[in-house]
Amino acid sequence: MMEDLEQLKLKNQLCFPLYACAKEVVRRYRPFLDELDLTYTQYIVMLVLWEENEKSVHDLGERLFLDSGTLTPVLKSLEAKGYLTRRRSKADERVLLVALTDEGQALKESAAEIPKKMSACVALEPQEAATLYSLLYKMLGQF
Amino acid sequence: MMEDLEQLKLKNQLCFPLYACAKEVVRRYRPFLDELDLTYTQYIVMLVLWEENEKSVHDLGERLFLDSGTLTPVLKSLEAKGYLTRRRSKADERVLLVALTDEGQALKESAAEIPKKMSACVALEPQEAATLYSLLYKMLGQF
DNA sequence: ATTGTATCGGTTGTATACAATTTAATTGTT
DNA sequence: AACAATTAAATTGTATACAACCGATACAAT
Repeated sequence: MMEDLEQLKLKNQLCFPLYACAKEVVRRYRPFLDELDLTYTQYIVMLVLWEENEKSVHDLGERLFLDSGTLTPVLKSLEAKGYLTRRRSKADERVLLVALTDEGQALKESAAEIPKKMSACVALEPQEAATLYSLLYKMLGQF
Repeated sequence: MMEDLEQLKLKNQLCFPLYACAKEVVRRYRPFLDELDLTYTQYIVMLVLWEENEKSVHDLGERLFLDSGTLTPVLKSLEAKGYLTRRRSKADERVLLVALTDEGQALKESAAEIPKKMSACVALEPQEAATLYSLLYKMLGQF
């Protein structure tokens, strides 16, 4: 049908601006994160650990929508930088527990300015940002 | 300051749901795109070509927010599948023109159902989807 | 005409993402 | 206890993304 083909136009797709916008915003983080020697994926792992200090790979994955195939190399890299430790749980040897080092904890202070700098890069009004936020979480909620 | 550290919490970040939502939605496309033997990146290239039929790599990149480092292998892969041809422009030998084959054109019919199937996977009301769409493009507009 | 500059696409290197599989450890059932 | 089913993380393979760089072509200004 004609309407179906009309929906195939890029400008009629909701997914595309979502995909493009996410990529562009992550790209805007790079200069700020470079100063901390972190990638965006490493940064969001640190965000979780700054809140909770110790988490299993599985719990990190649930929180961040990432699986072990992505997390394992990221965590090894953060371990190599000295920001966290990886050790097996005593209670369940299958579980790998990730915990911040003092250096990883200390990095939080250096990261504190990043959200402010980033929001300065986003042209949305606070009300618009709030609406966007809530719509995105509504979508995420069903996954 | 305390407020700065508060902003570091994952739940206070706008970028994270954007990043996670984009990934999850693209992942939802996979079963539908598998039937066409396309990845999401290949799919959005085809979306542009179904609209315009012939484009340079540079123009494709501007439209899709992708550079030649990403597009070159994607376009070679689509050429290998027989969906498009790659040839240098006569007028300017630097420019590579990408054009659909008949098979690539024909694929459009098979793709026609995808947007409908995908919107069934998204729990937003039409009005919410429209708001999300316009906020995302507002952000993209400044990049 | 020549030379410096800009543009285009390709290549290289690094870092994700994710499906599928594998291995080790745990749990559930009989 | 024995064994099947489940779970957690790691590994493998494929496909992006993007920065940085490269080589060829085109353009600009003298």
